[in-house]
Amino acid sequence: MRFAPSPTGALHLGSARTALFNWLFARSQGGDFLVRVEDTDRARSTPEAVRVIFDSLEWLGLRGDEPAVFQSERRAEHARRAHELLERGGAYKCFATADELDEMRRAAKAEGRPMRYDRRWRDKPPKTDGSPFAVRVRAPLEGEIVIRDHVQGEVRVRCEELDDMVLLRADGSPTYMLSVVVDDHDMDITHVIRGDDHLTNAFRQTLLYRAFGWEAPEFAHIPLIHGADGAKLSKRHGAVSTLAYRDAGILPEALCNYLLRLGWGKGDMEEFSLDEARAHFTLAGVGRGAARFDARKLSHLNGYWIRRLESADLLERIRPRLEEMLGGAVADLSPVARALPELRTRSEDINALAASALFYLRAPRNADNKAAKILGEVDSARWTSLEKFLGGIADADWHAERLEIEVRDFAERAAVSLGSLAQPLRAAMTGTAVSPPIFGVLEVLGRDEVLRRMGAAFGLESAD
RNA sequence: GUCCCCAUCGUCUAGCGGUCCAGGACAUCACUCUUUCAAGGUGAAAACACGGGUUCGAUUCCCGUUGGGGACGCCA
Repeated sequence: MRFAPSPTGALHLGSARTALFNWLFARSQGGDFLVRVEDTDRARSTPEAVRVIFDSLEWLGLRGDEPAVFQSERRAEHARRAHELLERGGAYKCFATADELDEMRRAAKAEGRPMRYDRRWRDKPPKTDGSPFAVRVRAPLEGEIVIRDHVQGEVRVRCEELDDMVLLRADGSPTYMLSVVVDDHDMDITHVIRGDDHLTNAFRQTLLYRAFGWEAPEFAHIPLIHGADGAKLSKRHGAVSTLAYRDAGILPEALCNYLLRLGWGKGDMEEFSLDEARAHFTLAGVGRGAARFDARKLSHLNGYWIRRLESADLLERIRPRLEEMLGGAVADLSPVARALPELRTRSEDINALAASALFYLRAPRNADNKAAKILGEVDSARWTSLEKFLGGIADADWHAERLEIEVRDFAERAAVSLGSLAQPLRAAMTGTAVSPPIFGVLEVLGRDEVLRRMGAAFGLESAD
């Protein structure tokens, strides 16, 4: 198996899914998962993009079994193979100029035909005056190419639909079509799983395999991911880069889970860890139609994984984000650790989770609109007596269960609702009107801190 | 335009001739739990694109229509 992205920008979600399927298939079959960077387009390929690909795969947990191959480093080999073919008559020199090709394109368009090279140099003796030439494959003129695709089934196309594609450009550089075939052959690739948009390339490539006298690999063309409007997923649908999801607080577990279930199904199962996916994955489960990307389901799955992760693991994942917000290393994360069970059911991404945990580590500096309003309606005499009351609670009784009993009791004696005490407390402790159950919050914060925040409550600036 | 692919609830899907007045999940709406917000639980609404065949019987097989998508580079 191989995953062969071209480093021309961010790693697209569709590519991430292709990588995932390749990885899963390799793992389920006991094969190797190789990464090959298709950087033959020196103009568009950048080192940063290569970095992004590796970072993305690393983050997703899809590591290659061998060091990545850079296609650009194999250019000489690709050219050698093309010249070999040229000598054997499987390819020929084409001296058509760019202008001539443009003319063909124009004519084709005018007649409503797809652009096909007219093979004008196929049977002509090559020029010997040193003019630049491209090398084209001598493709069969008739018959048909049949592909038994593991996802799409049997697909056939008549040879008339194909033309003599370029193997080596006029400057001697190998084209994608040549490089892919030579590399897949040399790397002993047995299965090619890639996006549906390559289906037509599969015909051209099998043709090339045939010209070389090699056996073509098995193909599986998986449907593309579409945006909500049904068109191929692109920037205008929102974030399309894998790392953008990482930065948005999505867990790799969730993204893999989502990408797997998008266009693939296994009975009624919805949640899959990478391990479970590996155990269940089959190409037969891959659907044939394109699937639309649904950010809300991703979000739901992310919440699911936030709830499922080991506490220690989850804590480490939000640590960097907490430190960023606090502007420095956090020595003691234990308040957050204690609150984690309550916290984790309330966020669908880990950025929000970290933000919601902040008040456990630092007193609120201001109150949002709702909290300010709640605080504004507090009877200060009662507030003071509640403060005194809480201050009198013994250390041994300072835990959520006991505090709830005590405060309920206090409310009853004062003949007020529990909410009229709980909400102001929440506002004072967190600066917001929404948080985990307040008595748990009080417990984790500790009496001293609670009293401190109660005292500072009316000094909080209103900010939203 | 040409070639190719696809077609089950709004979305992702299960279904591989009778088990389907079509199952699950997200989203939606109720109810429940509840000091807030979630999560959880219970329930509701929601689909086999259409037309022909084949068959005792089609969501499932075949053909056509319609609709959607992809590919048509000396890019990858």
